[in-house]
Amino acid sequence: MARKQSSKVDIIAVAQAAKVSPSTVSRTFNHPDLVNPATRKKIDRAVRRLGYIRNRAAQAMHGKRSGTVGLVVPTIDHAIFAELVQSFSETLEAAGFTILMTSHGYDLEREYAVVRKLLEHRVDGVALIGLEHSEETYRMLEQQVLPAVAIWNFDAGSKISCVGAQNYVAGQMAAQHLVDLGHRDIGLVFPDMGGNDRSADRMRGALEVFAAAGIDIPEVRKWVSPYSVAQAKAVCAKLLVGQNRPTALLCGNDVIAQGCIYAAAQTGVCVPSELSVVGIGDFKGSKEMEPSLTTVRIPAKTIGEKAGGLIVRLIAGEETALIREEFPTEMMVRGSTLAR
Amino acid sequence: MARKQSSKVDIIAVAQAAKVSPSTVSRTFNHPDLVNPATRKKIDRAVRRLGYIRNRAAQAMHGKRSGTVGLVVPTIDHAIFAELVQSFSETLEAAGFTILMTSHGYDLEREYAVVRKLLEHRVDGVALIGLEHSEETYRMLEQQVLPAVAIWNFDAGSKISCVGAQNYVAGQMAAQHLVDLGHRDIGLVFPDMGGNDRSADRMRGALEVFAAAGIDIPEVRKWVSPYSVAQAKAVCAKLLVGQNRPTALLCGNDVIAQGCIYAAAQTGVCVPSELSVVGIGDFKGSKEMEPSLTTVRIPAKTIGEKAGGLIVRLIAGEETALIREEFPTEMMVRGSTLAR
DNA sequence: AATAGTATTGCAAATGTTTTCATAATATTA
DNA sequence: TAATATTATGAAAACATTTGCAATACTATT
Repeated sequence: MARKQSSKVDIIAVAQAAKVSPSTVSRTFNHPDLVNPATRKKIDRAVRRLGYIRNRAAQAMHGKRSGTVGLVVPTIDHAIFAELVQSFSETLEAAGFTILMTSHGYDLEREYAVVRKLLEHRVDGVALIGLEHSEETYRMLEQQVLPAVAIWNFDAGSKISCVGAQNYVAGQMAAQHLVDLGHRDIGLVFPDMGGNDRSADRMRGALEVFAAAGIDIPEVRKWVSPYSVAQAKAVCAKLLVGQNRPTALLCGNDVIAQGCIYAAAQTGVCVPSELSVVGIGDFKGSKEMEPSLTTVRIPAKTIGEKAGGLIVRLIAGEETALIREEFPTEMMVRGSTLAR
Repeated sequence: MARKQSSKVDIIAVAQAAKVSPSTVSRTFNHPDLVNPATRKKIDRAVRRLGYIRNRAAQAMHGKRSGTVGLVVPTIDHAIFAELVQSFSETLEAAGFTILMTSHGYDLEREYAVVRKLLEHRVDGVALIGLEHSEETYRMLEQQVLPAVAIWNFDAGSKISCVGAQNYVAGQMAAQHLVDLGHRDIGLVFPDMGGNDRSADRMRGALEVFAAAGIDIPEVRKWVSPYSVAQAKAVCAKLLVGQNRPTALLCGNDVIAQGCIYAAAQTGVCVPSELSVVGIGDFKGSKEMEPSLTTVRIPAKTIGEKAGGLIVRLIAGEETALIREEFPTEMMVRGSTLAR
């Protein structure tokens, strides 16, 4: 049994082997209650014997769902989206979907191309990170009337459904925390903003709070670092040498904050007594590091789950309007910050 | 232009709009050189005006490639496979493929189910992590004569193509390093081995080296920790209290090692002077932490790239035999270990 | 100007499945 | 026991494409 049978094990072969019509075989898969248990058993045996595997491509041609959901992320590389992606895909897999995942490396042109490719594959829905996408991408999504949800950011004026947190508020919280602790000479270490509305929003929130508190952040206190512990550490190491250094650092995300803390350790600057560091994100491991990282929690796991649930409902047609779900951020005060 | 046109923008609609036959439209996409440039332009315009997007599902029915490659990972959650997955998918996306990604949470039963689902989607090839898979999974792959490659592990006797490193050797290297430094009282912190041949191989390699050096690792020195900084830290914190603690820790991977180092910092045990810690993997950030982590490098990025390249060649039929590519591991001696 | 060759295009069959409708077989009811 | 309802099955059309073949139009050659 189960001989190597590369070619031509289609529904017709199964039908012949079981001595029934292809229709009946199809029904056994899609509406088992409509077929006689005895027949079903015959068919099951044939399926097993021939090693038949249904062809979703052919099914998808009948207006049936393809059973796939597209997920577009900037990068898979680092911790930032790992938790989110994991819980999102778990939710969808539990609902019987498979994920078509693509990345675009923060390039909105490439994003358009990959979304287009997902549509070619007739995904039943698509999830994107963030709300900053090209006009073309939005237009295409709208034109195809495809369930689409933006994950990670919440924006009351979003063009498509979104589930996430307000990065703007996260930025405010982090800044407020530092202000409350009495810091006035503060350095900012953020990733490049191109194609990345999350960072831009965070920075904006932070700057507003500082301005309101009468704190000016001069350009020399603004540093750019990629999403990488290594590079953040290198950038920050430069920033810390010499006498003229800030008393606190507000980092665009936890990865950068981690890099900064390591840079401080390397330079011999003590966190938090000599330098406070606050991150944004509350990634896995941020709590465990030494000193543990003070950061603004963005509930990635919850967001992933809820986004998964929403897209399932959208695909099922249970939800039809534009839905926006907000999840609050939370200040996690831990060991890396101290009153000055 | 580009009005909302949810239904029925198929190749026929385009053909009508461009006043040609569907065949010609199809050819414009698949064999552009066979159609008159003028006609092609007409068709292009129609495609753009209607917002037509090709249906890969329908293409796939004609024995054409589906343009997707399945990737099966135990989990997306943590750093372990992030780098690998990233470079693998970049390579494949560059070759025009889209990745269908699924995870199974180290459950080989679920792995069978997800691989089956990938086959239903008629992926052109499939990549799995590691070489430990159920008989059923192997049988199904063989039966469908589908290009398949196992990533991460190298094994000269593998049933399917593989590209990776020898985890066994990695375990040996880490152990040998500790032996060379003069450690004899060594603790092991490894993840659970179920469905995880990587860890099992590493542990085996390590134990052999210790045995050869006449070092016995009693059961009380063997600890199990999940793949998580938080849990590793908790486990290790218990291990470190009291007088009777080992002089060195060999960890099953860098995430666990990181947890252990944090646990030591928390407990006030100084790494490396009081406790040496060695990891396996050399994940992103391992080098940057303080103290920087001594570990065995497994070249994830290279492995991902090469695996991607191999599967492309396999799909193209350029490669037909079973291919095995080995990438050597390398001992990265850094700050977390010291001679005793 | 006639012929052969080549470049374009359309027709129709094929791909693997689902689904509607019709039919046959069986069970239920009066 | 006949009439009706129910259950189980098959035939054929439909889905959105691709492609082999044939037909047509154009170009180059003599």
